Amino acid sequence: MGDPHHCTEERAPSLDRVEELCCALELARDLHLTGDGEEGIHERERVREREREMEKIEGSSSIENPRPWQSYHTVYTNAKAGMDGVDKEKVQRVVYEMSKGSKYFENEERKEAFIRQKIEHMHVRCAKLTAADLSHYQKVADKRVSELEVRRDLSRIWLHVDMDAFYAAVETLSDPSLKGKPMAVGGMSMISTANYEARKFGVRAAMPGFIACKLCPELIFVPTDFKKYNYYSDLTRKVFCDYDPNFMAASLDEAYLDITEVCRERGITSTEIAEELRSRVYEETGLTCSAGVAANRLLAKVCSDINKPNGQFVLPNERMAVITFVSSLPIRKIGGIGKVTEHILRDVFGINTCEELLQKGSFLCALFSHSTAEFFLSVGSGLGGTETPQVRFRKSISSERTFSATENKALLYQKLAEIVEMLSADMQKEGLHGRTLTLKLKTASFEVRTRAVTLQKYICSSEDILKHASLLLKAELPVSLRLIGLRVSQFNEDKAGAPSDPTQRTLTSFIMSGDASRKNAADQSSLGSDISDHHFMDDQETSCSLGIHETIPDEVSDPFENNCVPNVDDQNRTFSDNVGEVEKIHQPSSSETAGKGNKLDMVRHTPKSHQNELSELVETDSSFLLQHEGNNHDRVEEEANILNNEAVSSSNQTDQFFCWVDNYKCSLCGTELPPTFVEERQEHSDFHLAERLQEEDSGSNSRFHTLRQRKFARPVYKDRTASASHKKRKKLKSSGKEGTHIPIDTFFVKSNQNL
DNA sequence: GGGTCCGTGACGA
DNA sequence: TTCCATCGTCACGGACCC
Ligand SMILES: Cc1cn([C@H]2C[C@H](O)[C@@H](COP(=O)(O)OP(=O)(O)OP(=O)(O)O)O2)c(=O)[nH]c1=O
Ligand SMILES: [Mg+2]
Repeated sequence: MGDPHHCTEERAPSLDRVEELCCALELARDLHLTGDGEEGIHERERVREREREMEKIEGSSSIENPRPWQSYHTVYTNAKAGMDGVDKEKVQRVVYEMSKGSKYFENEERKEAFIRQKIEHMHVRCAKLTAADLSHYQKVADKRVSELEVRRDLSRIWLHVDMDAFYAAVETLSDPSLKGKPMAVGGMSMISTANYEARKFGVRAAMPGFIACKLCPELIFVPTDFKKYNYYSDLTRKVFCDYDPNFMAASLDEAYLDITEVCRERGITSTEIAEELRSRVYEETGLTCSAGVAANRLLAKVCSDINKPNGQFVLPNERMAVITFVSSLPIRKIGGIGKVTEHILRDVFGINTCEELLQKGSFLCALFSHSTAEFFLSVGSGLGGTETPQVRFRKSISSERTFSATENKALLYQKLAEIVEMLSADMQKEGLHGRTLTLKLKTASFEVRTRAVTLQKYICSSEDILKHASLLLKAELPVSLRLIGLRVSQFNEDKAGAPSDPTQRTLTSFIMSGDASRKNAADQSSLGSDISDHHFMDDQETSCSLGIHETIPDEVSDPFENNCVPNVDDQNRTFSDNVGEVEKIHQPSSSETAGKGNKLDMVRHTPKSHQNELSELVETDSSFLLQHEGNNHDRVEEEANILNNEAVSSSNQTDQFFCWVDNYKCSLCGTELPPTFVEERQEHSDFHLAERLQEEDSGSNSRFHTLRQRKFARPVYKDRTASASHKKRKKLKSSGKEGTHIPIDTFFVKSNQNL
């Protein structure tokens, strides 16, 4: 890929209000909304009621809920082309039944709970708005909308093309016998897409294969073959070039074309262009596609989905047509508004359609950041990117693999080495060199973590990558993983560093795509909502440490002793001498036994920077550290000490020196944790206890902060800080404060520029 | 106050 | 029996540095 045409396009998924949150209440509400708007307060009450309902359900595990599957939110309930006649209730039930109880499911529940908490916070925020506030924000919203209006550009004609069931269609071309039979591309663990026959059963992209099997026993699975998809993708792009040499490729099967010029030059309508283009694509490839035409990319994308299988839809470049079109459009159809954003907008503001985005403009301006609110308002106004996009190149390259969860270090290092090989090979192909390496891990419980290091020099060889990747992994080690991934970014092209790259890539990409020119755009796209903030989390960390306790002795010695890990240090790291060959050694040796040689000392303290690796473990290994303090030279001693304290304290009891105000808020720091978060609360209280002991102890120095940071973050939803770059970033904004009030505006990030 | 780096989450194909 | 992928982008907040 370095496709010059490539871009971040505008997304417009599909939707449907089906994915209801919960039961009857939701249905009733929908019916209402369909009719009209509904008022804020009532709406909120209603939502609250539902929330309570849900908590009850969760708490008592479906006994009281006759339809537990309805509260399991998946992405499969979204309306998608070819899924009209599907019995969604049944699909949802099957998905739920197949998922229930799994690690994956549990993780989803944690995420859901977190989102619900966020929603609750927003409700509170909303409720606190005074009439004066609302009046003020209404003015703000009105002003912004009118400013957006001024910038409306109806002079361009954009066409979005999207191949139908792309991978599946390509596979059918290679094996015609598949025609007419339900088929999916992918495997038992995950399906990339399914043909329309399979969709009738509810089988669709991003659905695990084993669930698809349940829905459609006769489903045929075909493995993915990117070579084929790339080949056909190139064929379609050649056609696109004839209509817009600067078209933007959004993915292998999607592209945006500015057909303003073609229409004018040839004196024909966009409808005719779309028809011609589609039949030409069919002639050249034997594949069908759908097209959408509108005044901007955002709407064009929505339009291409309307008559999806092998059809097209043209939205006139007239303001009223646009306004009308958008008014009844479900927000989920807009690219950038996904499951979570839809959930939030609906539950907090009662927003289901784009029109309502404008109606609730004052609330949106009051609660979201400027850019996010701007995005929502522009969507409500039917605006989107129209400018000619600039060329963009890839910013990162990565490789990741899932395997059956294991905590066997030798195995993990082996997996890592495999990933390294794949990644460096890919980089080689494109002549890429990067200086930031990010390790991605997914624990057995589906928690995702990333650990990055930025080097001073650009790397690309498998040796260099493995060297640094191993260090990153080593620091995380005692952990059971189901996935390891590596990403390299911060390429050195543009300049200086290594001349070869940039050029090469560019050329390559140009060649590949068949044409050259500018392209892309930064369009709209996303709103990455962000719900970050703090949160509660599962913490498997905690449990981990505890559980591991016993095991630890053995385990531990291993990692450090074994030198499986190349100790290298990145520039800063002390020396590495030994390392170089590490990788080689690595594979074989890694076997747990290997050990020997070891070198704990090698890694010793690093001067400064990256101690990365180390710090993190602290929490997890506390017990370990306690017992083996002597050994770990690796880690920063201070941390070890801290841990000691920490460990001790937590083990002690948790005397109640604080309480949960309203059975919800921590009396000490204000963090809000619903009573249902038993473990999180335990963690939280342990944290305060440790904090207190430490204070008594003596100094709250930086170390203390460290403790606070990680301990705190942990309990909450994902530990972000935890690792906070291990460097000594100490300061941390105590999470205490964070917990106190969530900056809702940060909830969403904004997006794009399509405004 | 600006630039960087890191970690996380949302979103999409 | 099996039991939820892979690759990529963007946006932030926090930490750190100057
Ligand atoms: C949605 C999705 C798509 N893909 C791949 C497979 C798809 O064929 C390809 C294009 O995605 P889509 O255009 O979303 O889907 P599709 O082309 O298969 O079906 P249709 O457009 O008719 O609704 O991207 C994934 O690998 N994972 C995913 O989660
Ligand atoms: Mg498609």
